[in-house]
Amino acid sequence: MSTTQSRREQYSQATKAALLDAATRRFAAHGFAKTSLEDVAADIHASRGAVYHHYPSKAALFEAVVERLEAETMGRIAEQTSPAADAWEASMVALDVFLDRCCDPVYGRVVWIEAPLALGWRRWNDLQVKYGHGVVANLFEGLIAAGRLKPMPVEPMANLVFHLLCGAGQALAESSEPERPRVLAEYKQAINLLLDSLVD
Amino acid sequence: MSTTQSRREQYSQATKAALLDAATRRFAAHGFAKTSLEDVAADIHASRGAVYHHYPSKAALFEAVVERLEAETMGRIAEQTSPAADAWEASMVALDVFLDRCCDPVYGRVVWIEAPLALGWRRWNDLQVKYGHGVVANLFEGLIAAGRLKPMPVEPMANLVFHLLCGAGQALAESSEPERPRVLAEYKQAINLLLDSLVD
DNA sequence: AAATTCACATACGCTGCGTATGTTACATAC
DNA sequence: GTATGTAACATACGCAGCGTATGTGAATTT
Repeated sequence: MSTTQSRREQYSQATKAALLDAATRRFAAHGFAKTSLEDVAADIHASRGAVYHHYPSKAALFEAVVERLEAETMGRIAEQTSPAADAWEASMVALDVFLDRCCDPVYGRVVWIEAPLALGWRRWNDLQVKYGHGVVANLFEGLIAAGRLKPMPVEPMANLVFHLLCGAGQALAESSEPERPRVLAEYKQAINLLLDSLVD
Repeated sequence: MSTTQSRREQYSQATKAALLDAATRRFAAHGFAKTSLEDVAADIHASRGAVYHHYPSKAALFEAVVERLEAETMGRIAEQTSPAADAWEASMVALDVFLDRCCDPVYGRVVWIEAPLALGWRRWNDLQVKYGHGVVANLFEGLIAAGRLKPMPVEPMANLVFHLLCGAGQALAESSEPERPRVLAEYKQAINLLLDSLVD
């Protein structure tokens, strides 16, 4: 580590980071299609050439944005669930963190609405397997191993629950501020009702 | 009805229909983004001008394609469920028809993969409320009224189940041809497991 | 201090959408 | 049956935006 960075390297990394920030804001605010690299570059007082120097394509830049957002979500889940050793507790905490995160307009818009368009379904699915879907599947396997859930085919069930959570997250994000607590309570009740049948 | 059509009107409608067919094939085969109106027009031995005469935009043409596919799905559900008067039976049949329909590569690809991307989330959601989500909510209300389900907040539950079905639909649409029957079976099992907890 | 590298900027070509403007077959009016 | 209108297209154009090819000057190396 600490490879003494030359002045140029520092500048380069700074503009790359600024580029990522600007792209995140643009993509979240206007979506992938209606965001031009020209505008992103302009936000940084740079040119499109700078963008293409750091990222091979518009899609690649977008993917970098998604990866960072997902990584932060994973981080939050990790730091919140580490104290709770119990598998069921951890799952519930992870659920809460996830729903909370989906309420963030940047994360919700970029990852759940724009990402499939920008990356194509295949690539998007790969990312979801890596992050969201993968987490759900792991939790399920943990719960089954701990004997808390009935044995079941994990793959499709995790996918179903995953999409179910997406629906809840979207509904939360779209609900108005004052009634959000009520909506959250309703959805938690509904989710618990649905998941009840899985408990052994 | 039977407003005697002039020769010109017949031709016009014929080309419009042909346009819709060609667009359906192209969108299903190559997706929205990678389908150019030039190609669609060429399939019909017409020009892009013809497309823009009948449809105001590429998105509008795509939406027409989606509407027709959705309408056919609704029709199939309607004709299959009419004999079965029982609410629960009807719901199960509707579920089967829906999942089966999602296995159709054209319907699956266009409606569940391309539509959200092409139309944007807002417009796509409107369509789903009109077709998918609305149907689910109606079925739920019928089931609760018939005393087959526990009382529950219909709105969030219907939304969750709808998204759950979206997940199944996407998974089916994306699965490879040979393994599709297995995937279908797995998802049916998983869905039944999840819905079990709702039965009174 | 000469050479080289690298982080960008500039310039260009291309695709593809939307629009503006013909053009021709057909319908209607007289 | 001829003139006039109109609807269904075709043709031509402008323009945005991506990707690429080619500078350019400052930082680093030799």
